[in-house]
Amino acid sequence: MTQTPALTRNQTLVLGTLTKAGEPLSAYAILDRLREEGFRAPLQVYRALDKLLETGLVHRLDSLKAFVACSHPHEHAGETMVAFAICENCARVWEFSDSKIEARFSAWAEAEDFETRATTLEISGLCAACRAAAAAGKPGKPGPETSRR
Amino acid sequence: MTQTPALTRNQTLVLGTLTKAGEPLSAYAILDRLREEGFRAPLQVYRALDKLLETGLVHRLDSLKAFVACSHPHEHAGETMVAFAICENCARVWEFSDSKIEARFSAWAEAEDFETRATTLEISGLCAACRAAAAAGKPGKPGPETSRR
DNA sequence: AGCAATTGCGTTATGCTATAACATATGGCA
DNA sequence: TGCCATATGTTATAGCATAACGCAATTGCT
Repeated sequence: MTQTPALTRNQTLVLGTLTKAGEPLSAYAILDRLREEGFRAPLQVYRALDKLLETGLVHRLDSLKAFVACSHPHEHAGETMVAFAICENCARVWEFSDSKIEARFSAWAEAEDFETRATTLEISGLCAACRAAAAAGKPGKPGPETSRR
Repeated sequence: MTQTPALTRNQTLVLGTLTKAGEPLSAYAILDRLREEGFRAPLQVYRALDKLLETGLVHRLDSLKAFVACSHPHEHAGETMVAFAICENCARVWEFSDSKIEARFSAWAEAEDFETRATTLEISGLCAACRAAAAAGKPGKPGPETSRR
């Protein structure tokens, strides 16, 4: 088990922000939340994120262009293929892995002699709570704090 | 079978550019290739892409921030979950679907009462040809025409 | 044909996402 | 101490995507 190096101040702040948020944040949203801590430039965020992504403490959601704290960093193996489900309404993220899914991708890769280095597995839609709320005629929550497009 | 409306001039040009390229192109790369046809602004590309994405003739690869012509538009159903493998070296894209993968994602969604609306399934790595070339000590091709990061 | 509604188009401006490049600081260690 | 790695701060810039306006073309309907 390789020991992950202690986090630096900036890395700690960025990870803390993501953890506290409990939902995906864009790099610039993180920056805004850390201005009081002295952050001035995007690079401070991106550099911290780079390290956190390397160590698996944070994931990037390509479909949202946003970052989220890992739900189970203890299994920081990085070897297992991880998938995400993202609620378009409340922005909550479910992180899961499925050995069968992994096996099928591996089978495809082996058949094609393709060496997999990274995976992006994301499904977006509506979570149970938001579907229930919508059925009851509730308006709906704002959505993830990424760009509002 | 719903009939897809005929493509407009701009849509035809954008789709043709992607088809001819045979690899993913960023919106701005497409724009550059269509300047001679009179394209001046990114919106002309994005608007055409929007329609092409809707009809399933083009896919967006989130992990590359790039667009690629669909490999089998005849099965334009849009109902089937489609996955992509992207070679980091030669930029070629393999488009495939696997009912078992789809079934596992559906099972997860059903268990969680999650309504899936869109999926992003991408694996990147090295294709067989590029692995062979690398093993033989060849330098390697440039990579996809997206941003060179 | 006449008219409205929709869709597409062209243009300018702007916003969000991410990195390049350079200077400075900091910590471990021979 | 002196060296090297890594982290940091700062400015500038590159790359990706959309907002908002006005106009033109097309479609559908009476």
